[in-house]
Amino acid sequence: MPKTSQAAGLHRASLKKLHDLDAALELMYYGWRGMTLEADEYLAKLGLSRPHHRILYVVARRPDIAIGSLLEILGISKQALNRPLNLLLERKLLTSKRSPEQHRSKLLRLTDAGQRIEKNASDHERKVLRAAFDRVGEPGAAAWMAVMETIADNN
Amino acid sequence: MPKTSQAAGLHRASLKKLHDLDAALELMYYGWRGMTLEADEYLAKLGLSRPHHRILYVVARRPDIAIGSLLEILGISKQALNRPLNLLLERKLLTSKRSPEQHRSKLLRLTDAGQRIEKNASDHERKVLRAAFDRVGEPGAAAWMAVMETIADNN
DNA sequence: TTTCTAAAGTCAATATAGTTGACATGAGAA
DNA sequence: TTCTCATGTCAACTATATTGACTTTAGAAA
Repeated sequence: MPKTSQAAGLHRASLKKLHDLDAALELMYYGWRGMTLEADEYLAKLGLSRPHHRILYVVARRPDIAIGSLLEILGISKQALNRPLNLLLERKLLTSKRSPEQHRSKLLRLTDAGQRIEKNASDHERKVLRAAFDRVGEPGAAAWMAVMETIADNN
Repeated sequence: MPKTSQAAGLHRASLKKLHDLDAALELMYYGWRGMTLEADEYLAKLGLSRPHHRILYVVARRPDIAIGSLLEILGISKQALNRPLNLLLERKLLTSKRSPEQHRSKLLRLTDAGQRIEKNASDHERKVLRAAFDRVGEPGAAAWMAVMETIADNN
């Protein structure tokens, strides 16, 4: 667990701006950290981290997802998925069972405990977003979304 | 170098939204990737990566910075800084010399080649931001900044 | 001159999050 | 029975970080 978040945060405005968009560029970096900071601390207390949260997040929104589809969505190799996924199964935050008709695939679901943890972690992140959106009102929030969509689709 | 960026990008909208702010939450994730994708590809061609870029970015905006201050701003340990910093010195993208009066510290500066690479990499990121801001106009851009500042300062 | 201290550098061990390649297993389909 | 798909696992590797324990460099103080 890096201790960098706080130290780095202290220096958010300490660099000379060489270009027009340098401030925006830095905000993208510190924005990600700001949004995930509390969620990561919460997860760390449970012995979990970002990869576990990503798995829980996706499975929460795609109950009965097969492992292959999960891999596609996460964009990682099955070997990389292996450890965090098995931890979640061992801890009974996820269940896996063969599909009734498609016996080849295994379907993943959150247990109640898994749902609770997914919600708590995501709530930390949504809380930060909520506070920021409230400060700029509905039109500002819509503008933020529009900007982020354009940026996100750059690939 | 992970191959995940493209695959993950394809699935940006594929999850059911359980909460109001889920879309925003996902946009933060994919926004970071969208902004850094081309810059990372450019850096990879040169055998460099994000840590190198961060060093170049900071030194460009703080010429004659001491190594200790650089560590503080980056928020990493000196052992973690060691490898990428030495690579940049070996490649002559950075110079390091003892300060005239403060002989204890070493002052870092970009060479012309270092400046060029820093600018190219950051230009890729700024280009993505520019395009997105242009689509929403000045007020939208200001709203985006306001939202990100609130989020970034959450620590 | 010796000693103290600050800044930087280095060595080793460890963690985390990923990669590729090769191979094994489980279970339906031909 | 064999083929194939989905999954699981083993091993080796890479990149980016950590902590701890030193050493080196060079000015400051005794």
